[in-house]
Amino acid sequence: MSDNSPIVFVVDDDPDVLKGLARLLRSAGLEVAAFSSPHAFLELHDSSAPGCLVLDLAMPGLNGLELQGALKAKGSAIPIVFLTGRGDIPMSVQAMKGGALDFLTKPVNDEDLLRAINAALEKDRIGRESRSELDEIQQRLSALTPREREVLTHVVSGQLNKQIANDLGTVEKTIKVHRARVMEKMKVNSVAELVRLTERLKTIE
Amino acid sequence: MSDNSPIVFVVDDDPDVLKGLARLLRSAGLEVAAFSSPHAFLELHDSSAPGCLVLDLAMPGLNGLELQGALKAKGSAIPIVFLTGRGDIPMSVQAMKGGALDFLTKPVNDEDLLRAINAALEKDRIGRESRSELDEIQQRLSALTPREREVLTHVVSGQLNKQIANDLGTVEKTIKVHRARVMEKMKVNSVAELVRLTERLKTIE
DNA sequence: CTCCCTGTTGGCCCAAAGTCTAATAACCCA
DNA sequence: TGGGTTATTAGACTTTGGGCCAACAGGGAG
Repeated sequence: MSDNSPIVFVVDDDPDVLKGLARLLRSAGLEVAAFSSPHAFLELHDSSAPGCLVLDLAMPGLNGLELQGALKAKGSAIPIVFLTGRGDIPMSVQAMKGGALDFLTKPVNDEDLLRAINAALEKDRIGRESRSELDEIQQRLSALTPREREVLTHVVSGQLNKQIANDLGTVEKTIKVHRARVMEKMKVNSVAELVRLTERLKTIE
Repeated sequence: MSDNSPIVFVVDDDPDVLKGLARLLRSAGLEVAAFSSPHAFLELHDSSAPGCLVLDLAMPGLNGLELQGALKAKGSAIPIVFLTGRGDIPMSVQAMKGGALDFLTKPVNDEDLLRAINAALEKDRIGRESRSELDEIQQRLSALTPREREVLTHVVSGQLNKQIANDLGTVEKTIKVHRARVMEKMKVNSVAELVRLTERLKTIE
């Protein structure tokens, strides 16, 4: 699929700043994609590609905070490092509340920026791993029939086959069959593992 | 024990500001405890009391960020709303990274402040509930003997009594006894519930 | 109309887990 | 030294869960 080396996306409307940032990051061994317009980035960005975003706050058309909101609305979880010269405290607070990883002010110390970017890339990697595990679980879950899903919820709540049968208006034998299919489709060998999978899904909702 | 109405702790070295804030919050129906020195608050603060903290940033002796750090080191999870007239962006970012709920600038809009405080109190309530549940689980866990704890970990990993016995160098019958005691002491009726409890503990570590 | 999926049920057998009573041994504390 | 905790094991019995084979009914797709 996509190559797995992360890309640092840089969005800044000042071409000189953009060029300077790109040079700095490339010299630090990072792969960089530079955008001079937030719209250009927003449209081209593939949220499945690993990386992070270095974002100027004040830009024409769509400012940094709006882009942050647009990305979130789009379902992208890319970690954002803000980098700005003209921000104020309320903006920085809004950005951080919105999940930004850091909020740096220009002129920025090179080491601070690189440290923030590396932290963002690490966060992206972790989040990506976690999401792919959750996707895998979701996929297994979607292979269940409606009845099997019902049985699943009763099983992970700790009920006996007998009780489940009673609740669902059927007999124990039937529940056993559904239950076996659930275990098979979810690829687990024990109720313990099954509960762990379902608990994993709850942590994000 | 402690009465359960939350208290808004206000710390500001300016007596006039302190008085004004206290009046505002009291008129909004909140219980207020005012401190003119961060040290005074730090020493008197009981982290088991429900409430939140409204904190000035610039104070002599111990500034807001340092107090935030000291509270965290002390194990207090009280939500903090910063309120300051002389802060800068790096400070606000540090505060937010440190877990502050909000970071407001003076002069502050009364409604903004009250909204932030109410959010902080709500967060405190939620966190308090969650922590007391975790404490309860920890307490049950501490009632287990070392051997029972060993058996517990094997059980929640989905192993059979037979396998556990083999791992621990004993026989299935012994495991059954330990297992029954674990279920009793943890106050659960099924492996599913047991797994849920142990997973709950992992989410915070 | 036939095939596949879904949901259902039965019988048979075995494995695993839970219950109850009872006993033994090591250990620490008073 | 006597008592409590912990860890161990035994026997006997019941309940629950899982595996295998087989069967039937309803509904949707080709």
